Amino acid sequence: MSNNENKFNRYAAIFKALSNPNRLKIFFSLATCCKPGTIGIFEPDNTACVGDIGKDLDIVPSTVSHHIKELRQVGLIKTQRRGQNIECWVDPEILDELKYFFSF
Amino acid sequence: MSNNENKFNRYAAIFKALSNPNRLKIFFSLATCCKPGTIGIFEPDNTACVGDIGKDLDIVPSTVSHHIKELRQVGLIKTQRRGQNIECWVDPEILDELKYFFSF
DNA sequence: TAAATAATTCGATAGTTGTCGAAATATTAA
DNA sequence: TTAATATTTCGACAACTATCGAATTATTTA
Repeated sequence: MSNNENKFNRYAAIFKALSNPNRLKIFFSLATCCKPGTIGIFEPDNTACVGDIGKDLDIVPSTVSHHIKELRQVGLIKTQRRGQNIECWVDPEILDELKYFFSF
Repeated sequence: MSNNENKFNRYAAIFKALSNPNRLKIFFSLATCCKPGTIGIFEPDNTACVGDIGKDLDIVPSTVSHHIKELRQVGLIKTQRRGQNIECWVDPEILDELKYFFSF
């Protein structure tokens, strides 16, 4: 597979991750609740947990978890466990890449 | 439906249109073969016809037509008939919108 | 250790998508 | 008008997706 082929497949996968309204909302929430690159703040204790995200969107935790996984697999967000919660944040580098992608 | 709901659905639809590698290639070809907003040049006679796009991608004309339609329906490209061919070009306004979308 | 809380994995299912080939439509050329 | 070329529409089908609920795993608290 050529480099270009790789590039198109990679970006197509990124856009697929953003092609579901609920997933796009999750991404947007994480990106706007705080400066990209820092951990999402949904709660006073400084964590964005799966349960809270689901409450906003009216979908069950297992579905939220699925969406988080898809966003993570294409590199749009990063996650790390902190106790019982999974902290999520947006990778600032990929935001730059995406802006650049649309700069013809 | 709230304004925000509309916004997420609209952008999700745009990203869905870009989530297929072949469709992304079509969009990219049109956006880079010439200045966005002007008609795509694939041939000396100044037209980007469905058949030529398909030849590059190894998919049949009916499939190319389907992809063009999806790109048009979400506003990523514009089309107009010129004789037997359908001319395609990228809407420059939506490129700005997309760049802005990723500017947090 | 046992109970509680948070998240993930698994299995199922209805709905959607990408692709093709055949048929139909639109336009131009003979 | 007939033939040729370009595109679209239609019908079909295999593959994929979003979502749920149940079961499982990880972590903290009592």
